[in-house]
Amino acid sequence: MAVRDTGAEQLIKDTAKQIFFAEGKRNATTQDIADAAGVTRTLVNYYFRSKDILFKQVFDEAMLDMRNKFDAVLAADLPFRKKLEGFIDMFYAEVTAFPYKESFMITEINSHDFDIDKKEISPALRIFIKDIQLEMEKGTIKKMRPANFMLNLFSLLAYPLITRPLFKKLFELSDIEFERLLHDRKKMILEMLLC
Amino acid sequence: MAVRDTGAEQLIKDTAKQIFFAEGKRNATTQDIADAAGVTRTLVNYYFRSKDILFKQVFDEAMLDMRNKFDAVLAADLPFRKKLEGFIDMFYAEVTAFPYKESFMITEINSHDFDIDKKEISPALRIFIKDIQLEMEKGTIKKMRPANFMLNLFSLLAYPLITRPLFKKLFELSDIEFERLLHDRKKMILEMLLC
Amino acid sequence: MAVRDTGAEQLIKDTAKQIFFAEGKRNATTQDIADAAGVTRTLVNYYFRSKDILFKQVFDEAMLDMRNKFDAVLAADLPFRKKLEGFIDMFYAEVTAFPYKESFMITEINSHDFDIDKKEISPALRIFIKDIQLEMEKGTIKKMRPANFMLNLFSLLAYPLITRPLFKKLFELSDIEFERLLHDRKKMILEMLLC
Amino acid sequence: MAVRDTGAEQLIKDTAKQIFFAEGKRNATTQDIADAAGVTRTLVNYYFRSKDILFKQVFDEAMLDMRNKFDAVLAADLPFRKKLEGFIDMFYAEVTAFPYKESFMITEINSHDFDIDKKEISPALRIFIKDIQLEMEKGTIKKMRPANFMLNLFSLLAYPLITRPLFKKLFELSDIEFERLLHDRKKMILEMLLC
DNA sequence: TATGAATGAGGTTTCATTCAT
DNA sequence: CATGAATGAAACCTCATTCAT
Repeated sequence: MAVRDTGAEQLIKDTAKQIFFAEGKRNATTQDIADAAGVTRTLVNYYFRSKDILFKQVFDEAMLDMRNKFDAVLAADLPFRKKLEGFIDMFYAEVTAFPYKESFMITEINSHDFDIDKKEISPALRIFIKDIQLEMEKGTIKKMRPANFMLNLFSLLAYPLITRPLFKKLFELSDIEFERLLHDRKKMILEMLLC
Repeated sequence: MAVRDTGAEQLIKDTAKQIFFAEGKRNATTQDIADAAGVTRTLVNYYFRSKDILFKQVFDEAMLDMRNKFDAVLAADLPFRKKLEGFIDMFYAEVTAFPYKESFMITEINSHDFDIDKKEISPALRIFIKDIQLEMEKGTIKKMRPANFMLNLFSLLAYPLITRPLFKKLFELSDIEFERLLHDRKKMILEMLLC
Repeated sequence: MAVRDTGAEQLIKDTAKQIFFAEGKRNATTQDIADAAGVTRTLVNYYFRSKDILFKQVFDEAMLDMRNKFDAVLAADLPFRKKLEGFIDMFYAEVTAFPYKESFMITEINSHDFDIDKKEISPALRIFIKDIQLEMEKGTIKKMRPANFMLNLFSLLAYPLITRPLFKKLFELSDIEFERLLHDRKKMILEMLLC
Repeated sequence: MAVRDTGAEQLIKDTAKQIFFAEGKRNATTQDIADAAGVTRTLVNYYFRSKDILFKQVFDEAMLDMRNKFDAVLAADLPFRKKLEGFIDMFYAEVTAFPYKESFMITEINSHDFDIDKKEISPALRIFIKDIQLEMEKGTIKKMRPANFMLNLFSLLAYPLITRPLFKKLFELSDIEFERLLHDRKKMILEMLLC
C-alpha cells in the first residue's frame, strides 16, 4: 500500500511561484508548470480545475505572504528608524529571491478584474500609520499624508527593481555597477524619508 | 486623381496603441485590433506579417515617442527647478492619456528578449546629468550618483501611478481622494529632490 | 472493465497511409485525414503535435515496412533466380495495393531535408550483394558493380509503374493493354538481368 | 520615355523553371518566384492570372521542350546504336542542368488531373518504333513490344537519377562515386538493350 | 488520487486572388 | 504594362478543459 504523498498540490503551487516570480515566465502554460513540477498536465487541472484558479491562488498566496512579512516588520516593537531599515532589508531579500514578483504584481494589479478581498486596513499598517503621524509631530519626517509617505517608501524601493533592465541600458551600467547603485540607495532612502 | 489612402498602416498602429496603452487590453487579439480600426484582420497581417512585429513596432514607437518628450524637456534652456516641474507635468499628462503605458512597458522591459537598440546616452540626458552635477556642487540637491537622482525622480513619479489600484484598496481611497493625493505629490516630490 | 481503445493513433496513421499511398492525395489536409479516420482534426494534432510529424512518421513507417519486405525476400534461402522472381512478385503486389507509394517516395527523397537515419547496409542487402558477386563469378550475370545491378533491377521494375500515366498516353494504351505490357515484363526483366 | 522591356513574362517563366526544376523547390509560392525574378508578386499574377496557370504553362513548356529534344535525336538520320548513344547523352545533359525535372514530372504525371493534350504519337517516335522493329528482325535486340523497349530505355536512364539520394545512402556512396556509377551505366545500358 | 484520451474554442499565419489606380 | 493595397479562404497550431477509467 502506497504512502499518501499529498504534497502534490503544494508542489504545483510552489513550482508555479518559481516559474512566475523567479524565472519571470509570465506566459508559462499549464504544461510548462506540470513539466517543471514533474507531474502530468492533467494533475494540475485535477487540483485547480482551471488555470485561472491556479493563477489566482498563487497570486493570492504571494500577496498574503508578502503582507505577513510586511506586518511582522511594521508591527515590531522597534524605533521608527529601525523599522524602516528592517523593511528595506526585507524588501531587498524578497526581490533577490523572486526578481519578477514585483513586475508580475504590477501587471495583475492593473488588469481589469483585479480585486483583492480585504475587509479593512491591516492592524500592523494601522500601527505604522500611527508611527508615521507621531514622527511627523516629532518633526523627524516632513508633514504629509501618511499614504504619501508609504507611497514614497515603496516607490524608492521598488521602482528601480522593476525597471532595472531599462536603467541598466540607459546609464550603460554593468550588473555589478547596478548592484552598487542599489546598495547606495539604502542609506539614501532613509535620508530622503527622514530628513 | 484620388489621393492614395495609405493611412491604414498608421491607423492600425494608432489603434493598437490605444487598445494597449489607453484601454489596457494587454491580451487583445489581432482581430480585436482590426475590429477597432475598422479593417479586416488580414489587413493587419498584410502590413505587419505577424502579431509580434506589430507588437514590437508599437512598443518601439511608444518608447521613441516618450524619449523625444523627455529630451525636449530635459534639454530645454530653463533653470533646473523649472525643468523638473516641466518634466513632472509632462509625465502626468502622458499618464492621463495612456494610463496603462507604464505598466505595459514594465512588462516588456522585464520580458526575456528585451533589447532596445541604442548606441549611446541621449544628448539631452547628458545635459541633464551635467545639470544635476552642477546643482550638487551648488548644494541645492544632495550628493549622490546622478543615476540615483534619476531613479528617485522616476520612482516617485511613476510608481504610484502603476500601483494605483493596489494603494487605492490598501488605504481605502476613492478616485477623487487618490487624485488629491497625486496632486499633493508634485510639490512634495520637488521638495524631496531639491531639499 | 472496458478495454482501452487506444487504437486511434495507429488508425490515423493507417488512414493517412491509405490517403497518401493508395489514393494519391498528396495534398490532403489534416482535416481530410481526420475525416477519413472518423476522428476530429484536433485529435490528429493531439497525437502528432504537427502535420509534419505525422507526415514523417507515416513516411518512415512505409520505408521500414518496405525494407522489411525486401529483406525477407533478399535474405531467403533460395536460389538466386527464385529470389529475383520473389522480389518482382512482391514489388508488383505492393504497387497494386499502394499505387502512389513509389511516386510519393520519389518526391520525399528529392525533398531538401531528406535524411533517413540508417547506420549501415542492411544484412539482407549484404547477403544479396554477395549473391550477385557469386553469380557474376559463375557467369550467370554480367560483370558490373553490384550497385548497378540493383539499380537496374529497381529501374526496370519501378519506373514503368511511376510513369504509367505518361506512357499510357504516349503509346495510346488502354489500362488492359498496359497491364499486359507489365505482365510481359516479368519474364523480360529476368532475361535482361540474367542473360 | 522608358524602353519597353517586355521580357518580364518569359523571365517569370524561366525563373519558375529554374526554381522548380533546377532548385527543386516544389512548393515555391508566387512570392518566391516573384522575388527570384525581381518582380512584384502581383506582376506574376498579372501575366498568369493564377498560380495554376503559370504552373501548367511552365510544365507544358518543359514537356514540349524535352519532346523536341527527343524527337531531334530519335528522328536523326543515324544508325540505331548512334541514336541510342545520342539519346543517352542528351538525357544526361538535361538532368545535369535540371536535376529535379524528372522527379517533378513524375509527380505531375501521377496527379489526379494529369492530361497532356496530344493528338497522336509523335512522328519521330513513330520512326524510332519502326527502327526498333527493324532491329528486332535483324536480331540485334531481343524481341519484345516496342513500348517495352522504350520503357526499358527510360527506366535504366531515368530511375537512378530520381532515386539518387536514396541509393547514395543505401550503398554508402559519395557524390563522386555515384557519378562514376552513372558513367559506367552508359556502356552498360547499351549492352543490356542491344545484346 | 491519478492518468491517458479526447475535445472545443480561439488564435495565428499563409496564400492566391482581386481591386483600383 | 505595372503596382500597392486589400481581401477571403483555408490551413495550422496551441491550449485549457472534460471524459472515462
